[in-house]
Amino acid sequence: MLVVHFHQLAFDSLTQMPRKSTTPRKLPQQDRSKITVDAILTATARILTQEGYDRATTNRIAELAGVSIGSLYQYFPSKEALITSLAEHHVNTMMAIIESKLKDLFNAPIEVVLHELVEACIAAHAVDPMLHKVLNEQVPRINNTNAEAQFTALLRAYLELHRDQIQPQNLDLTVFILERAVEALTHAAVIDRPELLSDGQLQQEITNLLLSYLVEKT
Amino acid sequence: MLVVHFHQLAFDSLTQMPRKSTTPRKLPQQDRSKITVDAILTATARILTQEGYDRATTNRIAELAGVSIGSLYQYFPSKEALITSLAEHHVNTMMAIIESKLKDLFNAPIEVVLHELVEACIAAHAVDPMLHKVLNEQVPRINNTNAEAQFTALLRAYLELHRDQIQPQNLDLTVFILERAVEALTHAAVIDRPELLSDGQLQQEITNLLLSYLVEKT
Amino acid sequence: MLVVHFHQLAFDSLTQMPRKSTTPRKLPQQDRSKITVDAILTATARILTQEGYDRATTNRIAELAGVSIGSLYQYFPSKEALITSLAEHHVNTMMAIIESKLKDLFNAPIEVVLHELVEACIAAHAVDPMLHKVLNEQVPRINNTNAEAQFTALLRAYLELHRDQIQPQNLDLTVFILERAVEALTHAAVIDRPELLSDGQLQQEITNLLLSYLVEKT
Amino acid sequence: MLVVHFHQLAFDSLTQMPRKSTTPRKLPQQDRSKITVDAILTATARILTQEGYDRATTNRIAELAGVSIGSLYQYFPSKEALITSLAEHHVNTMMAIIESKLKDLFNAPIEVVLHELVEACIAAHAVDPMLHKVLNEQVPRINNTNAEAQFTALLRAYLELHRDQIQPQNLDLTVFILERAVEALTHAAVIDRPELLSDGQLQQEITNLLLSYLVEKT
DNA sequence: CATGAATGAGTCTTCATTCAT
DNA sequence: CATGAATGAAGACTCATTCAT
Repeated sequence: MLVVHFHQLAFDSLTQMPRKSTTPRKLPQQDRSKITVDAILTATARILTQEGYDRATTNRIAELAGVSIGSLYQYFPSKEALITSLAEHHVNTMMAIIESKLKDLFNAPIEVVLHELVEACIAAHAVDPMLHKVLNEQVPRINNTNAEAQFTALLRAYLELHRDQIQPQNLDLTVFILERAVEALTHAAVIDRPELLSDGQLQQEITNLLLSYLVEKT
Repeated sequence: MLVVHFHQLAFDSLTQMPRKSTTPRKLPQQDRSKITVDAILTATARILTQEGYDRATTNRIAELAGVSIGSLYQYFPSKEALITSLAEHHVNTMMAIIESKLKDLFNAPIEVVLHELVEACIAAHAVDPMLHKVLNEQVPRINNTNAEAQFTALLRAYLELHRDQIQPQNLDLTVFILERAVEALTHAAVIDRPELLSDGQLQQEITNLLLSYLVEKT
Repeated sequence: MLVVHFHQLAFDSLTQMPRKSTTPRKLPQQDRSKITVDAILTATARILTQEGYDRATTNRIAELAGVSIGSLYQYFPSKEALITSLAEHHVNTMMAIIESKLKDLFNAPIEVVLHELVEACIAAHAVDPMLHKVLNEQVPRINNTNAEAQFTALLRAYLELHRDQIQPQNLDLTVFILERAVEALTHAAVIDRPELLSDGQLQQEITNLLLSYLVEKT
Repeated sequence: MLVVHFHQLAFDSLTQMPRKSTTPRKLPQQDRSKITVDAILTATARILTQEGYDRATTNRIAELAGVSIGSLYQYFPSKEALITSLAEHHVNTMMAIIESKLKDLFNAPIEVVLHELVEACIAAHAVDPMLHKVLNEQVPRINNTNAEAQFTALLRAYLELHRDQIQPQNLDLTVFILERAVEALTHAAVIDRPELLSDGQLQQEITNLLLSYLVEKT
């Protein structure tokens, strides 16, 4: 009960805008503001993915957003804050997908959970692979920490619950390996080998990798 | 015989990076030149790892190298060429380590090879983790391709030779998964959790991951 | 009628320089912008004439214009564009002078036309002799072409109309000689021997040169 | 007598290296030195004409000359001195041609002299038109003065001798006009309209221009 | 608040020239 | 003397950010 409760709370809170230091100067309370902010974020994402990080100057972003450079700085105190905001938004989107897929699986068997996990990760990475890549590379590690930490906690909780069914004993290591492996393989697949994802083969293979590691019968 | 021979030839050639595109402007012929080039590369690595990509301006690099900016451009036609050169140098160093550890293991059993592979990867990443991270993130994908491709070919050849002892049937997928998983986990460990590497636990765990995937007895 | 019409149209259009290639980056829309652009062009001309081409660095120009270097590049995409723009402006000014003096002379007798032509050229060169010299020497031939071509066409049309009154038969050669001679002599006079222009002597002499060539009675 | 004597002396001295401020650091007394100096001058001319003034860096010149940059500075104290030296050399060459053609024409009739003068000028410009153009544009007016002044003096002397056969009375103006007109027309022809020179038409026309001016019978 | 003109520190890069070997 | 490595002032240009309108 408790655990489940904790779980649901946690998952639900994944999408909450975490209170970060580089807060947008102004909460978009009015519609106009919200539209402007969205336009800016959308333009940023577009330039980042289609033209690369170097071309993503604030002036160009403002231009593509159909907004004056002054307005951009009205809503984002600095370029860093803008990028960070976009990154958080993107992470939240991805996490929301993963969350929705993993909801109610806390008591499901390992095979099912892993299968869904891999599927969810692939789906999340499919949202905007290039954006994810660029953000991953250029953003100096501020964000995801929060959302990721919650995810890590959940995964750990799940593994503890099913401890007797898995081989590895050091859960810290196990969580580390699971998380990183799914992320890396999913990301690599989406970016470098999208063709491998068309049929479910690679997905299955990744699932096998994790599954055999967790439940291998040596 | 032939296979082994091929193997050795291949591995030995991993470090021969044919410098084509971004060739250093002038091959250092005198001792003084060599010292200068080394100083520049060393300074570049130092700034990259300790101060970040943004601080790595050519003037600052020259300054830290104790060399005039003119000298820097005497040996590297552009900043990109300099970074590329450093990247190649670093990849070569890492590959040399991996090569030396995997030499003569072409006919060794899977457990041994995987064990050595993981160990070699960790060792390679330990050379200069931050540099590897920065280069991985910022350098627009020119390098490693070559050396990596050879490594991929070798791995594939090994798997083909031992095909009857492994579970996965689609070797393309398998190679993809093995490579990416080791790289990602090793990299992540060295960067984010170096403490996990002190005792051999994580290394063993990664080995287990790969091993159980390859030879699992479901 | 028609000819005269053509003539007037043509002359009127001499000053319309279609700015194509090296277009100013941003057309000044506000008053402030116009002032800035003017200041930059003025400063450029001043430095070019008073300090020479080598001293005409973009930073120095901006400084003398009392404008930041950023503003300079806001309106001119490159140094070349700036110089070109100034050159066009100057050629237009000179051509406007020549045009206004030669207007309505299409049917005038040769003596009058030549007299006015020389006078007009001298007047045009007197606008800013040093600037004309520097631009003539350093600017890689982009400009005048257009305006000059029209002038050439006009001159040729005039000569054709009066063909029976002139000695030379090959109009191509004649036009070439007339144009180059007036330009060269006028330019040389203004630059190297301004004192020769004070009284009308040299002007008269140049006129004689051209006149005797065109209508000589050998 | 006296006049003729003066004339010959003058013409003969046209080719003398005038004692200028920017003297080559070292007079090429030994063969080695002379060869080196020649190689440098030749390379300079080649780069200037074939690649343009911007590409003519001292290092590049030294390289093409097959000489070290240090050696270049052994013989020429500065880039300016090098260019100046080349310019003088070129002017001397051109003047030598003109001189040899005009030799012994001091008492010849005007028609002959003008004809030969134009021919000589065209021949002189044909030596290396591009070099002449580039030097004319870029070199800050140091040189020719000397040689040109002598030529001017000669021309003036000739006109004085034949004063009663020419129309213009102000010899200063006349000399100015003759010199500039031939130079400008010849130069323009060689550079912009070389095709006009193939048959003798343009040459004849230029001669006519000058002739009709000098001897016109209005 | 929106606008966009203006700012200027800071980047990469060149090239004439010097000087140790 | 020749060599060529080294120098560093200086130039063209960018871009995050500010502020007058």
